[in-house]
Amino acid sequence: MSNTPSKKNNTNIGPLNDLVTYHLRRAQVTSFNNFAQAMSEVQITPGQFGVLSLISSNQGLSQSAVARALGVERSTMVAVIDGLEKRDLVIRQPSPTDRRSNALVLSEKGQKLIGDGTDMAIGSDKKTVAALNDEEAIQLLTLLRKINHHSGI
Amino acid sequence: MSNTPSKKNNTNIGPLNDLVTYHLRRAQVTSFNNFAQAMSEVQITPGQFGVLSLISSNQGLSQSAVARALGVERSTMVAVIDGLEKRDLVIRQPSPTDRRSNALVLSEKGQKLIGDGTDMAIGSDKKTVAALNDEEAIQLLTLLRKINHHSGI
DNA sequence: TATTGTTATACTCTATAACTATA
DNA sequence: TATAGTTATAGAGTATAACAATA
Repeated sequence: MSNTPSKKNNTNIGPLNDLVTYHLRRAQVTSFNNFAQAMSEVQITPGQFGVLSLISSNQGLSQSAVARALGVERSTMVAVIDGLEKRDLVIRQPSPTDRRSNALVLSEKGQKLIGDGTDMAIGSDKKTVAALNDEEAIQLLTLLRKINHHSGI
Repeated sequence: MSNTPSKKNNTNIGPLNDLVTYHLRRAQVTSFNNFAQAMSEVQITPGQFGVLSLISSNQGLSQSAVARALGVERSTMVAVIDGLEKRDLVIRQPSPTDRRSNALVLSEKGQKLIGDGTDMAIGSDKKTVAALNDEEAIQLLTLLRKINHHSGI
């Protein structure tokens, strides 16, 4: 489940070093690995965590609404919810208002997991930004939020 | 090749909004899409661009060295270099010092592409950080560099 | 007509493990 | 023994296109 190839490198990376895209991708891989490690007990990926967290904050949400909020296709959500339902973390309830749609809720197990999991995620975040002081970490979050908000997120 | 599912969303994302991991991932997807769009003429992915750029700055680099510098497995590099070689962007030359190893160099076509491509990449970067002013964009880059440097990058 | 959930399918990126030829 | 390149294989994660049921 871990993910970081070995060995140091001392190669001159040239213009890459000035690209946000490049550093964003590297940092994201790091944060993903930290997350996977922090969640190794509960075996939850960042994507699954996002879904659980979202449902937790919005009980009864539809699959399509989750997909839209996370920026993925609704077809993609099917397998994700399947997996979470199979592990008894999420329940597909019939929507009371729309017979096409599922109202997603967390099971008790799901609620417990997201309770503990949120702390683990915060811990993993701290590890990711370990090179930054508190002010810088907040700055980073603020800047990323601006970028994301600007692109409709 | 584009990648962003449709529709606005106005769902409360709860604790996710305080996670660097979450915003890092979303921002990275945005930057990836901007990159793909900027490079649509030349059909170069961020990963391929990284390889070309790295070879450009370090002519004669081995595949393993590129893999290490970019944080991927050397087995992963094989197909990437295959693709770039098939498009006549990169040439595998026999290393003069180590008969196991390939010395990677850019073809003329590859040099031309990375010349233009670097500007396109910078343009795509500008789009990614369009929500930030110049000072903030530099801050972001600095913070991301700190994170990456801390994890050995 | 448009939307929800679903299935089938495919593509990209990446890893692990084992092999060979060197070093 | 260790490293470079390679192959085979597999697993995430995600997209597109089409379909039935419902709005």
